[in-house]
Amino acid sequence: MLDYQRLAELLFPQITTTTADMEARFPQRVLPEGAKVTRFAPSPTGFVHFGGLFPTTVAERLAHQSGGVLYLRIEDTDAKREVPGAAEGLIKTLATYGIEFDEGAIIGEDGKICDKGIYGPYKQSMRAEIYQTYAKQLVLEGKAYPCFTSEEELEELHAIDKKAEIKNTDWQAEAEARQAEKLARRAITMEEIEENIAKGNPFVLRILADGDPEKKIKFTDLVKGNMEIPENDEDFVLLKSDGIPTYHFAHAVDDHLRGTTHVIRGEEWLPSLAKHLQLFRYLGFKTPKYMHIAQIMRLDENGNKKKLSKRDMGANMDDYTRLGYCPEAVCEYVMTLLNSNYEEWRMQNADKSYKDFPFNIKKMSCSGCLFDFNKLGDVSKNVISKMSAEEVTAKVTAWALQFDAEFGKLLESDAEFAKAIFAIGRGGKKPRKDLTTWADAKAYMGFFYDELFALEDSYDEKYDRADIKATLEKFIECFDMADDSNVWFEKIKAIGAELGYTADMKAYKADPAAFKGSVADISMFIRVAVTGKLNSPDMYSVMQILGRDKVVARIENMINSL
RNA sequence: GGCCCGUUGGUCAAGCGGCUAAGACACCGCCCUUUCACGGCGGUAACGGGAGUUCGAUUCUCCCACGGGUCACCA
Repeated sequence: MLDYQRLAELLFPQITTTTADMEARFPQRVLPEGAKVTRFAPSPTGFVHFGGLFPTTVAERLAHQSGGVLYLRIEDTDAKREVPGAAEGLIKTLATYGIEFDEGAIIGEDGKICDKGIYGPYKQSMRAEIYQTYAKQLVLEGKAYPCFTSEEELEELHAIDKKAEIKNTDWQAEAEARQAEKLARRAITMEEIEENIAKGNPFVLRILADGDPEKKIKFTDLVKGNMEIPENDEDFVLLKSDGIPTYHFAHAVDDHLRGTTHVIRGEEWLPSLAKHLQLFRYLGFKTPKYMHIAQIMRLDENGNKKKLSKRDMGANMDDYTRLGYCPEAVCEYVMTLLNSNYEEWRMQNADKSYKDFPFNIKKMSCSGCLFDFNKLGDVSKNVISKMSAEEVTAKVTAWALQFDAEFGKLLESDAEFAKAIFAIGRGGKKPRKDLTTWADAKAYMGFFYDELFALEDSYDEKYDRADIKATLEKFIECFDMADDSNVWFEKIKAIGAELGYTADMKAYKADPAAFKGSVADISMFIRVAVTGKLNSPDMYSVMQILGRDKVVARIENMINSL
């Protein structure tokens, strides 16, 4: 039996604070009844990906919908993996997707990370003393002990357990080896510890696990429901040899000290839940509520579902920006996946913000869903169709300036012109839905600009060139910008009638052979000349915006080329 | 391999012991229409398998299969 008092002093001579000091330093929050405190706790090792935005949106909704607090803490406990600037990038990206933090690590005026709120520091690497205070307490209570086996030695012992070879592991042998190791570790004597400390050997602090895996803990997850998990008997690491905690320990201490009410995270954490529950119990903390959110999946080359991981298309939120998806659309899509009744609500509340939606934990799916670009596209089309021409113009321009400078400058050179174009068919009950992303704009309306105008489509060979030519010539003769759309179209019908192309679409459809063609063909002759394409938005509007000179010039060009 | 989670159409999903098993996306057809987009109408398409409980199982129980996750001084 070790002398815990002596051991604690030996291991943590520099720690003079007590857990009571910490409890006093981080007072309990005073919040309205039912207010939820949630957080996003990324490790600064890369960008935000879709799989991360997902639970974060839940955390944001739950906190803000309940009048609670959403905070951000940075889990930079693994110095080896930290990527400079990643934390800043994370925060900025989240902000564009409507995730604003009330508290935690934020970007200050100088562009650097700083703390907001009284529960800081919010970077875990700066809280060593806090964690060590609790660690010391655990040692004092005989619930944790040091282990001097170095990382290298451990790696050697578990050579078979390397990530890459994990599938080929002899699990039986591995389990026995682990058990033996655990017993050996626990048998360390005070003399050995003193000797190691005297030599200055580094150590990790391990929990003295009291669990029996044969016994189950009953547990209720807010989204997964009731489950039973085996107790933890693994003496996992609490503090690494650099004195910084592992995720497990930091999670318990931080979420307790900051009064987190709901821990929302991906379901990949479920297997370590027993460790966390054990730790909360050891530390005498009240356990928060847990919500383990199903992963977003993708299809691999064999048609199997796989967790959407960093390198996958659609993972990096910056991809969406580049592809021209607007954040509103992405949020909208996330909401449809998060709450099964969201779309129904949206149909009845077309003009409201998604933040007005009564988010409901019970409506969350507990199985992982496949990322669907099709659905995202549909949602996006609807979101954009509801925007004003001004808004679309501004957003397309901003996007183009960044990703398609040439196009961006054209749009920017005459915002009114661009706005008029985007106003075609916009507003009203049945708005046009041509744009899925900002990147679609160029193909949709680029022909308005002489710089981008090109004959993308041509006349089918079945049409008599003489008729085309005649149509175009006659049209120029009678074209008058002052005509309203009815008069304008009557003139086109008249041209067709003269050439033997009927304006009676019903009659034409009933018996196409009875006519040379229809006014649809006549319109097409003109459309191709003016837009360079077989398809375009309403041609009368197009001509009104383009102006007489351009319309005539383009038609004349076509006549000359026939 | 152990442990945990999951399994309704191609995708997202309603369903919570009795239904012709919703809806959305995608796909197909028709209508509207000068093209496209929109809109309207309709269509193809699903409860992984096997036991059991029950008068009756998509719904409850068990087993199996399959899929996923996880087994670090990473989070």
